[in-house]
Amino acid sequence: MLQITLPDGSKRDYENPVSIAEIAESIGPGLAKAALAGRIDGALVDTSHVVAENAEVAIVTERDSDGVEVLRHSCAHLMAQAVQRLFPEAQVTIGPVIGDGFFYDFSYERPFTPEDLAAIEKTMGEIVKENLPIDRSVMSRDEAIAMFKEMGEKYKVEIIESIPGDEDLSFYRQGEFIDLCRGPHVPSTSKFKAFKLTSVAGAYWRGDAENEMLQRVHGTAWGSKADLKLYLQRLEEAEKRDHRKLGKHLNLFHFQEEAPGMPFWHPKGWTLYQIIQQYMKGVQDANGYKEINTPQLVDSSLWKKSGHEAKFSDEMFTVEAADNRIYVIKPMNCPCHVQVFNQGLKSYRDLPLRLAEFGSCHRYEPSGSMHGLMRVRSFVQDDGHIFCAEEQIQAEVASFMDLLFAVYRDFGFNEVILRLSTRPEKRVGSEELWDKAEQSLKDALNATGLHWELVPGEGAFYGPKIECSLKDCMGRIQQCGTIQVDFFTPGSLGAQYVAEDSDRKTPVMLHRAILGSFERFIGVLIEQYAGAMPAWLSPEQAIILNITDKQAGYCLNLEESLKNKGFRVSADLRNEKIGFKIREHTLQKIPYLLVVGDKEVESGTLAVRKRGGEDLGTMTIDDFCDHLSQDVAHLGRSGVIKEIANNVNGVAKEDVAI
RNA sequence: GCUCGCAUAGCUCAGGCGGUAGAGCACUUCAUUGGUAAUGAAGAGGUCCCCGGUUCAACUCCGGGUGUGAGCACCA
Repeated sequence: MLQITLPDGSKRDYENPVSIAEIAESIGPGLAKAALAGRIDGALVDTSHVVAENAEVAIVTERDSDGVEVLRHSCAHLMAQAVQRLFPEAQVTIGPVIGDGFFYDFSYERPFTPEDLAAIEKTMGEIVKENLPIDRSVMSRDEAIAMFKEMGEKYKVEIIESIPGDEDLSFYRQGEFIDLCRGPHVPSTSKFKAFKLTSVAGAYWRGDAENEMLQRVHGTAWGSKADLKLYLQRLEEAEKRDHRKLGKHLNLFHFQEEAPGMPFWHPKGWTLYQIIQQYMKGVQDANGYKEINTPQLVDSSLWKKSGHEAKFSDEMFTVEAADNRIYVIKPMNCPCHVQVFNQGLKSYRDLPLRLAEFGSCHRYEPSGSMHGLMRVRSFVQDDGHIFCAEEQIQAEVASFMDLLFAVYRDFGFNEVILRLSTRPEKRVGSEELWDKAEQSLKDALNATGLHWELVPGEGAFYGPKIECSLKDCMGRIQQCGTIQVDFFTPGSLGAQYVAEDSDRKTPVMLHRAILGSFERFIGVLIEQYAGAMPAWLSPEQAIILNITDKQAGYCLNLEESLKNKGFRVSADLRNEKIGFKIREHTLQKIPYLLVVGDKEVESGTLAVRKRGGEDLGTMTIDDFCDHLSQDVAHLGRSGVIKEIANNVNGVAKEDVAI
């Protein structure tokens, strides 16, 4: 006799041990059919799993996010089976669930083509129709290795050999296909209702560029066709936010072949850039930073000393001048900041010394890594270096984190991904220093009270770092802010200060940036707002539209007085219908459209329409200035001003709160 | 850097078993002076990414490059 407690609290008694599938059947045939997996006391299991003791049991279906995840994992197996039917020589490797889908990496004599993808998808459909049961079994390591060796699956053999311990391994078989897997999996291949293979790309075996390149096939799977359709629509919507598209459409910047990875900023884009830079200047001034500026070209000897040349010579641009010296176009500002620190004898009383620079840097990034504004070869960071004593690290890192969150909130980012990257294989400095540095960053992260993730081995060669990342429109993680502890560079470049006991000591340097590169940050910002910048950032805050030529003079006066108040305003006096102008400037995502006809001229007012379509009615110039000033003053802090999400003819629906 | 895909008008994209090309929008001109998401008409606009090869003939086929997209690797 055992008692099963269901999620609704109801209890059911069974005479003998029962499987999840049997429990589902006993509840109802519909549920039995829908069952993809089960959950026993929180742990996911197959529907074939037998419950022998009293437990809390849930039947997992496609309506459950865990159910969809199981479905995706099983769909990866389904795809692998189809691949091996079509290409018996193909070897299987790994096939995990990711985000909204899954992938599977195959080794094959040639890359898969888009036509292959279609064929694989078709074969998957056939296997679904075959309704093959998916059965779990257990094998010892040795048995498993022998089996995969016989099958010629050398990657699977390698995977099993790298699993520590000698416990038994679980396997899942469906028809002729068997795969090593922890599971759980859906009970049969008939369970797949909506899947689609999305792309094929190369991926290195075990993520190492020294290894063979495998064929990675990406796919997505959903509980229903409707969900799949919604997902594909969501993808399309996300693509509309792509900063590369919007950058072109809103005339913010462009790239061209002659300068790969180096943006050409247009007037509107540069206005946005400058607003952000001026904002950061203010933030830094108010927080104890001294702004400096250092040379673009510095003799390669400095980069040798700093250790950068040894590691990054392939990624540095250089210039050979008429004096036969090799100058490096600076890839970063830190060695130059140490030079500024080194001028004049520093005392412990000078610490912490916070130097900041909007320094233009160039790096020869690998061609395949470039991505719009997110990864460029020329960029400017809101870069800063804090020279401090060891005992000041903790406080400096903590106040930096506070500052960073305040800035992100101003830009409307309420979700930040925090990661701590610790010592990499190739590194400088003693273990003791690394211990200390990593601990101080951990302490600072814990002090934020927020969730953070440890990324072992991903630190810089000179020290560990905290990375603060945001997501782009496709959900890719973009690293923006960072703070890095560096016990090495100051010493290697001869930085010293006089301590209280009049001994010479080497300061610690904290590399830090809040936005990171302006380029990347603006890229993320554009995607965050889908191009509809809040008023404080919008390159054009308002545009004045006349109904007919008669109001032209009034409009020009209006434009001048708004400009005199510091607003970014222009007038569109073209001989076009008002509807045409409204449409055009709405598509350009200008926050306020100011319409002037005879009525407004007569009463000395203007009619205000917001970008989302909301009509604020007629108001005086002063009232409008007050309104716009208030809007600007709120920056991008969300929840302060809410724009009514009017959806006029379906065009402006991507507008977000301003 | 690696794998695969893509490159046609300012933009978004069609197109052709190899015979030098089209649409919509934008642009120019003319008419129109209209109250909240496209007024009408006419016109102009292309080395079909670059360099080679095959061919009577290449934008199209082949090779190499460059740029770009997805993914991998890298990211001071």
